[in-house]
Amino acid sequence: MQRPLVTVKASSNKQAVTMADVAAHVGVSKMTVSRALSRTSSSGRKPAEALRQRILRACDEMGYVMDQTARTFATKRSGFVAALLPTLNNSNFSDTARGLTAAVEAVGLQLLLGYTDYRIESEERLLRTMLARRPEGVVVTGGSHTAAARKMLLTAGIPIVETWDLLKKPIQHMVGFSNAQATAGMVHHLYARGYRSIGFIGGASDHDARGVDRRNGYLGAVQALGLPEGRVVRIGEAPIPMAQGAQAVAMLLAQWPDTDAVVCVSDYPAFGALMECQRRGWPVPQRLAIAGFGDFEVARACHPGITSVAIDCAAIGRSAGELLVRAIGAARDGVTLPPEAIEIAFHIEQRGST
Amino acid sequence: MQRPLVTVKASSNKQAVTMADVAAHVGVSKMTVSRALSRTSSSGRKPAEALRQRILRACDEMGYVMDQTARTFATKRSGFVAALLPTLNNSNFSDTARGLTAAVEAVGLQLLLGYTDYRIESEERLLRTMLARRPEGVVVTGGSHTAAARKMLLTAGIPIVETWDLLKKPIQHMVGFSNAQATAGMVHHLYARGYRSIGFIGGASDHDARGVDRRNGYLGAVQALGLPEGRVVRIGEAPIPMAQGAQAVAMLLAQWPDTDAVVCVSDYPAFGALMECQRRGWPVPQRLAIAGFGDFEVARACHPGITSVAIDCAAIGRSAGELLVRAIGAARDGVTLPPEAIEIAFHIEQRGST
DNA sequence: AGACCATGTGTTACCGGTAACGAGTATTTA
DNA sequence: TAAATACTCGTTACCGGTAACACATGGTCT
Repeated sequence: MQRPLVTVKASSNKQAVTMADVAAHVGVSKMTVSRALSRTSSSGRKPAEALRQRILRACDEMGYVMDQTARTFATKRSGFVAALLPTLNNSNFSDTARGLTAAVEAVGLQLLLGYTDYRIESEERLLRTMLARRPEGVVVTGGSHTAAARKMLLTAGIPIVETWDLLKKPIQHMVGFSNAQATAGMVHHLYARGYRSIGFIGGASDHDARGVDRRNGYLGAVQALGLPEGRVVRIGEAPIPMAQGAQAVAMLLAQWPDTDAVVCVSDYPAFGALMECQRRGWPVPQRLAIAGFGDFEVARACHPGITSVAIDCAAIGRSAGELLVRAIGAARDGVTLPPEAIEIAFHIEQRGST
Repeated sequence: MQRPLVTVKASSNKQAVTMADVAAHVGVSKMTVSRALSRTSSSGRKPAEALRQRILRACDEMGYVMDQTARTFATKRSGFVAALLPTLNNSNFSDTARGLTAAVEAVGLQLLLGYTDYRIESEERLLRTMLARRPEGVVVTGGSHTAAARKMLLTAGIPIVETWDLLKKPIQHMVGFSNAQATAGMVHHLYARGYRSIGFIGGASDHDARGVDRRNGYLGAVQALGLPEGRVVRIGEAPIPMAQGAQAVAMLLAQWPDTDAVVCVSDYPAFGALMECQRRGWPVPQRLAIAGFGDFEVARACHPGITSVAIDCAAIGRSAGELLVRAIGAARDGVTLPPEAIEIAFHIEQRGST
């Protein structure tokens, strides 16, 4: 028998095996199969253990996987939460995603990840498509949203958590830390170690709200300490690549040659700056001290290590996830939890670069 | 009237306004509203323009938003594809994700991302939950799956693309390159530059199939060239951290002091090795040449730069996405496309470390 | 012993859309 | 002029699960 290369399936969209098939195979009703599979059967008890095992075995044999779509439709519970992060390629945010995943999977929820590329317009677009799928909760990064996005979040009628920041006017819940305060802390740390002419390397645009907060934290601390002001190099777009950190440090020292330390908006440009110093034969930290933000792997691994602000990113995810889970659980019981604000600790990891 | 802080909503799960409500309000049938709203109504034409405008206006006035869940359920089209990657925190895979996103969003599909932590058991678990939501296509990384996962993929009845590898027996479609061949190419490159005692640093376990392929590529090339064999350091689990690259290079040179070059399974341990050499005062590449894999940002930015295998990861995502889109389009017409295999180019990026 | 309860299972009626078919007009064709 | 065609719109029957209730046991309490 010859097989055509391109097969036309007459009845293509027919699902292989459905719950009714399993029920018929075992000799029980659909409802019993449903109860055997659902973790919290609100209508009736679970089937007897022996029968339940038979049903589970049959599902396995027949390769049955429940149609989540139908379940969602019937229960009005999608069983997933949406999480919007600026980027995936960043250990900080991926650690947060990891923490989130762990927290929500513990109660059988699924995480739907999206990345915004640090753009609130992308966030709005993503949010719209996500909300159409009726998530039971949403985690967003930061408190900077478009007007439309803010309205969607406010009227979605589901729990919302804003992360990676502490906001004056959060939409609902909030889990994070003050980027400004953390960066100011780094400036004070450098001051305590004797540095007196401290520059800053950050992004050229203001799309990255956290980057802006960090710059403001730097500016405030420099002013408060009475140090020379204005030593800010603005270059590139978030996420600022290592190579631009190298460029920036050259620009910084060309314009203000007496600068003795620099705070970078993240460890990536800090690493680029460190490498540039090595290429030019400037000893770090003797000629220039370099500090970063985020405590990325490269900051630990490089030589000398880069002093950095270390955040418990997984804890942000975990706390946000657990908070969301509580709120969703309450919502299922028809209760709305009062807004909560959780502060996540950070510390300065002192290394050879300062 | 006083509002309690914790509100109990009596009838919480009642959707505000449904399509039937809109239909009744306008004085037409549900079907007419459905047709007025659907882009491509396959059953019947669109309503007359005047009526259509009335319906759209009514939707707007009544604040109606269509329940995507119900639509998915009725049409058997979820409108999304699932992509399973080993990890998110890796610019290679996130570039692939980016390419995938671009390709599928171009036709209105959404990407559902999941990460397996390099474990096929996690892949199976993820696949199960993903398939339950009835994606219209699946992209997985590599061809190494559990038996159960393979069965699910084979019987899912939707287009499947395996990426990041070229397999002898793909499940369906395939977009990638030969990790073994690429690594062998690196060994030959080092040989051409005069290195004769070449070691390899890779993972201790065999969970990471691509890592194993790369090691095999190294072994084959060393044997083919008649170079000293057995110089393999196996350490850590994928993704192998930078710090373990540092440990590994020390072990390598302790055991085989005459080693003049090392190929690393990825740029991360390669960078760790480079830093360790700098700490110990071993000049690179004079004392030891170091080669990596993946052409990560750090390999470009560090000093000296690390010679690496550069892959067009975004092209993998883009090609896989476009292939999937074609296959999904065909599937909607009841046609199954014949399996396709797309090879993605790679090249060796020569830098100062070799 | 009869009432009462806890437990295990079946029955029915949906959830909110869409596919398929059909019926009623207006317009074109032979 | 009658028939064929195009265009609109309505009717019916689901999609695959679950909630709510009904029913059938067996055991416990008064």
